[in-house]
Amino acid sequence: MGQTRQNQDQGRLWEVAVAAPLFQTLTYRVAPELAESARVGSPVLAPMGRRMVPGYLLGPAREVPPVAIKEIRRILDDVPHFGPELTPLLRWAADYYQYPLGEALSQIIPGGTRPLGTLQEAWAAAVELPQEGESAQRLGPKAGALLECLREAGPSSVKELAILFPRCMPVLKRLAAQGLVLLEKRPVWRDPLAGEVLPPEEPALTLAPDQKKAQTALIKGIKSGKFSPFLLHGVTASGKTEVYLTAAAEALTRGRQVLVLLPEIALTHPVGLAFRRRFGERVTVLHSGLTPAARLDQWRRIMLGQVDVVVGARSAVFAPLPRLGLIVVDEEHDPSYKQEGGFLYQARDVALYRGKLADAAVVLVSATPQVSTFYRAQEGQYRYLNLARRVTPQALPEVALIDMRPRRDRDERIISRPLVQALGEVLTRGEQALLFLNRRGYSRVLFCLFCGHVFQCRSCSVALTHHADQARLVCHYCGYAQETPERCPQCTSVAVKHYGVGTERLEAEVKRLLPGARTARLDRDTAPHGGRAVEVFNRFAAGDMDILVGTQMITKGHHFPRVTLVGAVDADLSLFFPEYHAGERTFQLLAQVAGRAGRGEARGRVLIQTRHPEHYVFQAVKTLDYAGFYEQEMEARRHSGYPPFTRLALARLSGTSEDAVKREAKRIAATLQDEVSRDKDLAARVRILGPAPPGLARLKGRYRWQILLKSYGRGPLAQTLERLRRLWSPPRRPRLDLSVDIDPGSLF
DNA sequence: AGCACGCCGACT
DNA sequence: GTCGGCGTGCTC
Repeated sequence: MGQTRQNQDQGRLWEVAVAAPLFQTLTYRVAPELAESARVGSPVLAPMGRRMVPGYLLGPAREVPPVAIKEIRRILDDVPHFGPELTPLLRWAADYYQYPLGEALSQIIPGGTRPLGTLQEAWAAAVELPQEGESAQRLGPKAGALLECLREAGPSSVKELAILFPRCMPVLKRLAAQGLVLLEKRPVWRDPLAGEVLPPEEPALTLAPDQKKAQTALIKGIKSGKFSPFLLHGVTASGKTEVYLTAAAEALTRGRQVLVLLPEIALTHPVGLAFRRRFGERVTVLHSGLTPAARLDQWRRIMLGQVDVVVGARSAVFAPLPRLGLIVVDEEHDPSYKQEGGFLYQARDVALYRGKLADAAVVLVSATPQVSTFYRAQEGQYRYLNLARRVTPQALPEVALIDMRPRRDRDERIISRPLVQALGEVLTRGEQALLFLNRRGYSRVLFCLFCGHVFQCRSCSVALTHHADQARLVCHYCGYAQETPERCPQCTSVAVKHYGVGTERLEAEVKRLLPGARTARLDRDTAPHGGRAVEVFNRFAAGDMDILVGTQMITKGHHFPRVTLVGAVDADLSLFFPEYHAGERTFQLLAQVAGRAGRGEARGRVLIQTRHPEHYVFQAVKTLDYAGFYEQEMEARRHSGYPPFTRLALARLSGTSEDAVKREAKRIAATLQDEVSRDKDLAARVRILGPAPPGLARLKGRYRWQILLKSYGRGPLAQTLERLRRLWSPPRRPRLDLSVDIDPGSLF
């Protein structure tokens, strides 16, 4: 009897990842009546303890646990949310980043476990009777024109028709009643690329020799049908996009699919359009800036096999494409590939592992590769492809450093004389300039000259930034804002002073010094969402303004042929940020922004203001010398024992009680140290640093302490973390949270 | 995370 | 005697 029961269960026992902080999967029986619709990736509602939790079916149960197995009685969507080809990747990612799989899934998949899409319906109209002439004269002018338009354009959505014919619905209804027009509700895919004018685009006829060489190598990699990782290292404007577009064409003709990752939502749009123009409707974009409805629709289209190319941001690395042949990670050095908060994955690294599982080619693309990436390419882990020449008419821009150290014969203005002069020349020549400053707001710190009081955020340990246009003090970490007070709250003096410059003040300064200049500013304040940034970029490209002031948003990948001058206003800002990779970050930012200059007919000029012109980072930027920068940076990394020579993990404790956080952090660090020193192998390879409060010792009202784990090799690190997980039993009162960040992007 | 269980102090 | 504090442990 028991035997029979087990046999009956065989096909119905499933391994399930539930949305709970469990580092294991659970086994359930799927109710017999649901057997038909139960598939890998189906979202389900599972009984767990005394409640119901959402989860995903992963596959047939691997083992039968020695407990009473409960039954799943509800499958939440008839379309699975991922296929069996994705589960190994999902399991690997949850394991590698030490995050419960079910929770990771609910963060990765749009809408969590909710059905992917009750498809929206919308009215569409089509001409019912194609014959002309008869009947037509009895219609009003509007109805006639409408009919004519429909005849030409074919079936159209009423929403689109309303652009040309406002309030056309009553007319359409009348025409429908006369039998001239077919009016019906149709399901619509909410398409993020809809409504764009798309002149078809042909591949570039001739590629430069470098491009050709890279293209050949990529195509060979795709043809091999094996995992082939590449680093495509190309100076700015060397035509990297064209190279991966042609590689994509190769993958598609072989029946394989393509995933293109970009660091920024604003960049997915132009690249998505480029792919749509070349490859048509089977291209979509996927990122968190889409409306939830559009995201769900596109995810569903991918699941239904209607999409072969996905262009997306970080989270798109998990897009459920079943036959991947090519993954492109453009601007691979960009820190935004690391997810912040929750499931802390690094999309570039997930992409590499995904390529390995899918036997796909993976192309990491950058003008300024991450030091670790370049190192791996040197070691032979990735095939190295170099595009050394620009495809635009001009050579690389000329870079000059402006020494801003105070001296009697130098001014101490925000914008130095040479930069003002250069800006003036650009204006008279009718060209354009970019001014880069990596801090938004008006000033950096507001403080009282009298008593020294600094205006700080009440819940984060950072100074508030003054935003003059809103007359408010804003915390850039938690968003807290207050009115800018006229008097010091501590001593009531009116001697409140600004220190440091932000983009807002920089723009005001440009306007003051160059009254005729048409300026715009681009940062998270003026463009809180990707869409606004695209708008500003379009206006700038169209020549609506002369000088664009902005944060790192203006450094990324855009093509402005009329920009001949780039100014970096306070380049020291990021160089002396307390992070081991501050030098790398500074080199990347400056090299990237410098690359915006001189992409047209005239050669570009880059002026960098610094108080440390002799620093190796600036010296390397001056000649745009990646190799030189790399050598020196590697020397520093080797010396201090940071990646790529070691692997890092960060254990972060947070809570509302500073004392409790500190105490627990000390306890954990000590126990961990004890564990490690007991194991000879571990002791030789793993260092436990801290605990210490990070640079941001308080964030959103929570105190933070952290322990840094440095390890020679991945294995020992994983072992140490495994021990941490076992020995960590969270004290519940007061409540503390522990998060483990593998390969952290920031130690701050 | 939730939601049980279980073991000690002031109330009808 | 019991209602309810919160420490501990498990969830197929």
